[in-house]
Amino acid sequence: MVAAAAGVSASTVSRVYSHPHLLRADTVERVRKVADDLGYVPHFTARALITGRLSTIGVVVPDIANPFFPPVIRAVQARAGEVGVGTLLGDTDEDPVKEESVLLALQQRTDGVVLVSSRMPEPRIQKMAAGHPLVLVNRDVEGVDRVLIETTLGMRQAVEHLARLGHRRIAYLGGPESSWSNGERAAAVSDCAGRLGIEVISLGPHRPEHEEGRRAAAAVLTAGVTGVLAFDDVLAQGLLAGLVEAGARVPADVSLVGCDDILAVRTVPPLSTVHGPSMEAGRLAVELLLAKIEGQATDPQAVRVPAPFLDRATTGPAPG
Amino acid sequence: MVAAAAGVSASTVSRVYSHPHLLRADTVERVRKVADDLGYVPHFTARALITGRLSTIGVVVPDIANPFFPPVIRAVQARAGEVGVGTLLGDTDEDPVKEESVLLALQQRTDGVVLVSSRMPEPRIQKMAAGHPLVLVNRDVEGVDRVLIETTLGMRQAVEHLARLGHRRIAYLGGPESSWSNGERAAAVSDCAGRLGIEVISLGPHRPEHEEGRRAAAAVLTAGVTGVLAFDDVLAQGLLAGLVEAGARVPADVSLVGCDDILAVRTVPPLSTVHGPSMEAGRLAVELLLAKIEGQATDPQAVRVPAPFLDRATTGPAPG
DNA sequence: TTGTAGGCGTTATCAA
DNA sequence: TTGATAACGCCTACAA
Repeated sequence: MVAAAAGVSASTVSRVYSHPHLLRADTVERVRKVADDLGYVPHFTARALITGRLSTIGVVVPDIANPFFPPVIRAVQARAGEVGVGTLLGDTDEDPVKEESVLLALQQRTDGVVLVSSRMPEPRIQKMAAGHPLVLVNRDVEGVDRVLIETTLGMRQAVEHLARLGHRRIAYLGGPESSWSNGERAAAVSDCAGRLGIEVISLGPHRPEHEEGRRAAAAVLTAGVTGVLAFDDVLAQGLLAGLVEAGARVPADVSLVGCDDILAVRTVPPLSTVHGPSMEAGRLAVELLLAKIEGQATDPQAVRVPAPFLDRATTGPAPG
Repeated sequence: MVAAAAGVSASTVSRVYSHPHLLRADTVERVRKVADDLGYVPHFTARALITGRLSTIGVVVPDIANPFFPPVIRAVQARAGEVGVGTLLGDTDEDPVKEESVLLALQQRTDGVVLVSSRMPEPRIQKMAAGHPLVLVNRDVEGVDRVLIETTLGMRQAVEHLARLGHRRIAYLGGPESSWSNGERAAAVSDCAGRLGIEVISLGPHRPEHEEGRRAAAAVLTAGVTGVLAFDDVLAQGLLAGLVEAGARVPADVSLVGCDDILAVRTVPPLSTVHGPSMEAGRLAVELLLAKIEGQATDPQAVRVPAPFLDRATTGPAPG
């Protein structure tokens, strides 16, 4: 044991690692040296047992493979890492039932969790939030801390942009029904178009996957619209491929807008989209969560970050 | 306390959750019911302290946002979850120094870690493996358990395919220098081309990012090659975009092969590539790791999984 | 089949 | 500034 080798008590060794300022500098140094020589590091679990702090948070997402999530996971992990907090990962496979069990499992081994794009019904979320610190991202539940990327802003701007370009009949290519973001975006498109006297066809729902978007090309073409707003970039990219295959030109024949800006300029032509600060959202969520864990009990709040429209190359004047 | 409420001792409650078969069935049932009513769940940390098992593993990758990694992370997390093991995530930002500190931090809070595409020098890896169960993915270090995706197989097949199509001068668009996979792939291309009497131009190194690939188009065109094998799909997709921008047709003017098959058919035209079972690799790594944690001390082994060439639409006859 | 006692490695409290 | 002691909540002998 280190204490014996350094000729001090166990409490002193403990203090070297938790409150070194309470000790004489030379004592700290001496114990540190002995400990290093012996390869000693404080036992993580024993410390957690007595302090009641795991120094670990969870982050759960519907699907790690969906390119929207890795940047927010990365931001969460980076911010948590800065303060010595580990990040446990949960993937729910887009399944609300699995989501609940994943959440339950994580609650036991974390001090709190960041729940991104939850697919669970609202009452369940409230229940989970009651027992354990919880911060939502992209899900708006009263009484629960949350960070919301306001893509409705960008969606409205996109509709206005299409209106200026002369489009009179457009489509919204819907995402998952249980997605809060999808509801927000659909409503924004519908409201804004209504005010501008533009007709909106609603397509979907669709899982946010490339193939789904590709297959939706037929429905888009038969709907006779000149512009499409997709739930996200993945669907938009798929639709783009499907459209090109079907012989339609983008944006000459149909204009296309994605959402989330996860493809950057990887598309040909570069995709017009709505850009949300997803990494900042992840960071903010951790901030809220850490404050909550520290017991700084403020009223649950909604932090909103704006996501503006980004015009690249898939929108153009309405044909004809 | 549950024990009191159920009229049994604490050890009996403990046994209900760890060795229920040692108890009478009705005792188990009765205690369980009381526990559930009280919302009791065994304290994770206290259990970990005495058993010495965290029931948590780590998975560390160079960059979560690189689309190659999410599927393997997902597979790791899924397999671990099946046996009640949590997954801590580490992102090293492609930095060997950060990688080491991340690894050190994870060792304290996990029973073992899966290290994917390590960028650390070999001796460091061996040292880390000595102190704590470690399984490598896509890094071949003697004396350390590892799962290797054999893209060399597919790379050779790709070169042979190009040879059959009449290509006599090709390029290899290199990835990160510290990447084992990059070394393997470069060597495979060079060897195979040498045997077939094909000339190989070596380009790079490049970070595996879209923009890098795009910018490499100029070098590819001035090199006067008719075929390119890229380190990975990300670089290949970028190069494809750059080539198209520069007015070159793929595959009419230049044939293109990616690696890893992370883009599936999301590219126009669909990218010919080398398909490796990355999810299976993740699963296998967990299998090895769990066995090691259980103390089933076998000799460190290398598990190799083959990655064959997948011909899609970006390869064609050499021009002229 | 169940209970009793001891201890896992740390930190908080109190005393010196 | 440092040490002694008692927990933290559980699991594992050993005893009954």
